[in-house]
Amino acid sequence: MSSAKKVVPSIPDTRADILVAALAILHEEGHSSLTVRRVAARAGCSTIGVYTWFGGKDGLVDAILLDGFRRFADALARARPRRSPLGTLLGQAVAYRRWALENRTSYEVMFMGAVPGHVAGDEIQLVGLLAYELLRGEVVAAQSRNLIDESDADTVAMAMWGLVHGLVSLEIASAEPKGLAARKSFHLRSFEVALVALEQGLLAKAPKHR
Amino acid sequence: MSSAKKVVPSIPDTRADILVAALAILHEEGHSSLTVRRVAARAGCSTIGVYTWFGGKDGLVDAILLDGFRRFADALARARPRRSPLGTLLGQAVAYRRWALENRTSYEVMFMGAVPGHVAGDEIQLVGLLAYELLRGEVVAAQSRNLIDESDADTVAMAMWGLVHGLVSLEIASAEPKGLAARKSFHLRSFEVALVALEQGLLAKAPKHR
DNA sequence: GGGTGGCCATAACGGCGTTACACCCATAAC
DNA sequence: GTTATGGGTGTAACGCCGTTATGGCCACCC
Repeated sequence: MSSAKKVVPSIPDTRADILVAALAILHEEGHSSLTVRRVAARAGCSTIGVYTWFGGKDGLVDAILLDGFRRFADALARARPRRSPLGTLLGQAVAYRRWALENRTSYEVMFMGAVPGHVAGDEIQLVGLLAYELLRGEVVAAQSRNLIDESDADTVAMAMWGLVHGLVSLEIASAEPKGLAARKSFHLRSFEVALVALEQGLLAKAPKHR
Repeated sequence: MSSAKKVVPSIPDTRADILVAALAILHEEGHSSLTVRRVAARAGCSTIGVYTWFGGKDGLVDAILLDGFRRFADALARARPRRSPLGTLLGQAVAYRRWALENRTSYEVMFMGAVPGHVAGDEIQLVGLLAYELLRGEVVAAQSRNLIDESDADTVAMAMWGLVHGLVSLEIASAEPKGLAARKSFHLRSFEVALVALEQGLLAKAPKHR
């Protein structure tokens, strides 16, 4: 702070400082340490800064969520397409799990209600829908090739989303008590078996050309 | 207090009063209102009573969880057996969803981390395992009749548990903003489609006698 | 020079979980 | 009957939390 010359004043952007501090605290110390006072102290300002730039803790968490959903959607989008939409769907599911395990704190805040009383704003829900649309798009593609009997894309997408979300949530929730590596391979195998089984069960009974 | 005659003193059981008050507050006002002060006020004692009888808020929440898991396991156990283990598994899944929707606040506390910093004690996790064992038992029964290829019961059980938990969690989480009846039937249909598909996909490829 | 308004630190308010302290009072011991 | 003991409890406080009223600083513009 003291030695900040005028060479690229780097704009003492309080807003950015606060956001960076919040993400660091969340990542290093977990959700229970994410308090306005601690964030402000780490950002080098008073608590009032959080209110000036984010309107309060809710706004700050919204900003964190926005960041999380964007990175999450990016990770899903990077799951490169396979030959069949069904293969792509599997790839998306694997990418989903990998991102969740590598960004556990973010995932807990985004999908497991880790920040107590928070309800996400409308903008957040829109960005969250982006990831769902990626999934839904592949489902529609599979349907248009007559790979799936069920005609409602949302029903199929919800089935897959629910399975992936449920398994990942259980894995993250149960990982805390005992971080055994044995559990990890068990969860990975369950994940794969369940996904393949669900896709098998959704397959068209009379495939046109398989 | 003043007019309490000696006719059935009804044992001014502070512990029971507190537990009843906590369950009532949780049910009527939600998790955010579950504070030691409010519970104590409703129970007609001071905050110290919660510490005398439950050791603190964590102990109180543990007692609430114990009650919830017992009722939950009862509900699953009452899903009467069908002819096939696969049918019983479907019945259990439906019972799971029904109980979760009818006991939303309890479910959120038990499986969705609705009470902020709480980590359940060992006893609680044991009771929670009861419900899992009911599911696992039917999976083993299905395996012993060669209805399922996968040989690891826990893998299959985890797949089904994850699917049910994930879909129910999404349904409960998304029910708050818009309580449309249309959403309800959509979630019910997704639930059924997904479960049947998963079971189909798990079915033995070469059934001995089906 | 005299507004004007954005940004911020201080200090406070009410509420939270928790606890030190003192008190009541039923029982036990003599 | 007197005294000691100890469990249950009310009061008031501590240190957190999110939030905000107050007022000062300072760059800008007339």
